[in-house]
Amino acid sequence: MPQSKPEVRQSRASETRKRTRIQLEKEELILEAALDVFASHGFRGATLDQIADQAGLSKPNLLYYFKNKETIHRQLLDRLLDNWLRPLRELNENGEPVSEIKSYIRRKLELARDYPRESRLFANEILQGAPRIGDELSDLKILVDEKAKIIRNWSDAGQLKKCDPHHMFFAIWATTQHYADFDVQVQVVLGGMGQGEGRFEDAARFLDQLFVEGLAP
Amino acid sequence: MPQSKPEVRQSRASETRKRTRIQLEKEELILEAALDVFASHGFRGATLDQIADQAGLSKPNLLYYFKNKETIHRQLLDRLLDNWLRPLRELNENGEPVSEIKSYIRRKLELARDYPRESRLFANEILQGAPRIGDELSDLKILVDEKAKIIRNWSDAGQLKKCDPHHMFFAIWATTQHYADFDVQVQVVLGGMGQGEGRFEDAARFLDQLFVEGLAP
DNA sequence: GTAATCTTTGACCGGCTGGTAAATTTTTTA
DNA sequence: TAAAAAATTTACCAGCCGGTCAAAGATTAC
Repeated sequence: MPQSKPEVRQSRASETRKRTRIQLEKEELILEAALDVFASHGFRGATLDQIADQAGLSKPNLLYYFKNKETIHRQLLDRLLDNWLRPLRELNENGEPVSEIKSYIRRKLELARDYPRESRLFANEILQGAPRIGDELSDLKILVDEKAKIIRNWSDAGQLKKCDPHHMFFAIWATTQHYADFDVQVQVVLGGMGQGEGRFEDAARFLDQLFVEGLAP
Repeated sequence: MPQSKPEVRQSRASETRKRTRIQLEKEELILEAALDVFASHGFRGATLDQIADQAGLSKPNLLYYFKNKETIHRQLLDRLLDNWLRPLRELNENGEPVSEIKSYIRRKLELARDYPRESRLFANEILQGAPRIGDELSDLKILVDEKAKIIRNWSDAGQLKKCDPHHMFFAIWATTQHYADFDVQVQVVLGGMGQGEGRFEDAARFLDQLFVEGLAP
């Protein structure tokens, strides 16, 4: 019974075989361009022509490296999640509670400052109901539950005020990512005041105060 | 020199003349449907066919009431901004500082609970660079600056901790709107815990504590 | 150097998109 | 009740969308 596979081989570059130099370069180029476009228009609002344009490639050439729009988007999200959750993974059970939380906030704020497009890509996806990332969110839940337990232990030991750990995480995510996701609004409201990256230092100061006074026992 | 205006009259319903019963009804129906669609796909991701479908109308019929896609979107945003900023307008200079801020937070959280689609519509617009609302944001700045002055006076009078008022507002916006904009994520992370509307009460408790301890002198 | 492989291109496709024109049906007005 | 106005529908359009195909051009391996 010989299987006659049609051996359809679209977009070879995405096969699991070893990649050539050009493949690695172009894939990076495309992902970079796609990040720009997806972050500022959302999945449905972004077009392959835009991405190809931004990357300086023709559309068919782009599709030689990624078999379709969704694959590009998915890969960006996968890559993102890993970096995005690192600060939370690094929250150390054995550290000093308040300074652990302070440095978690600091790191999240640095991500918002240094990787605003990634933040917006994620925000777009969640905002629109996470239709293409829903599954990965359960991993997030596991991680958060684990870290929430640490917070609760600190609370119980009197090293932190009593508070709902999950909502504490929400508050930290919201306040830090706000500076990336709502950047336009922040800039308008601050006007000339927080020009350049100064606003991130002001934000860091404010958030430090808010959470330390709000959470330290 | 008689001007021979072509008298192009598309979408009569949107003229400034008195509206019929049917016009009022259908316009409302369309805006309601459009809110759904725009909130979950953003401007570019939303299609007129989707909106017409959701409203139970044919596309040309929809365009009889609104002359194009942008008009619908614009009207939703205009309507929204008014309601959205009301809590801030109500922040009362002569009230007791901490309770004023507490009730501001409470009201913003209620908006997030009761009008999540409006929150997402706004979030989508800002996230994508506010290309269709940029101008109105300057009104926001004026309002915020005015209210920031009140906060600063309270701080100076020792009725509140010293803090940057603008960043305080950002923190309040971020934390409250987070429950509407990132609802999917919140629900996944809370799992069975904050089912129904219980999560909003938990959130209110947490945010009250955070901001009161963080800001009360 | 040449054959095999990898990369790029141009031409194309069916379906969707925002939007229009005109004819028809329904409602209001007198 | 009949004419005028308002509302709806059908048919349509040009341009864009994600994606395919086959052939040509560039690299690499031997």
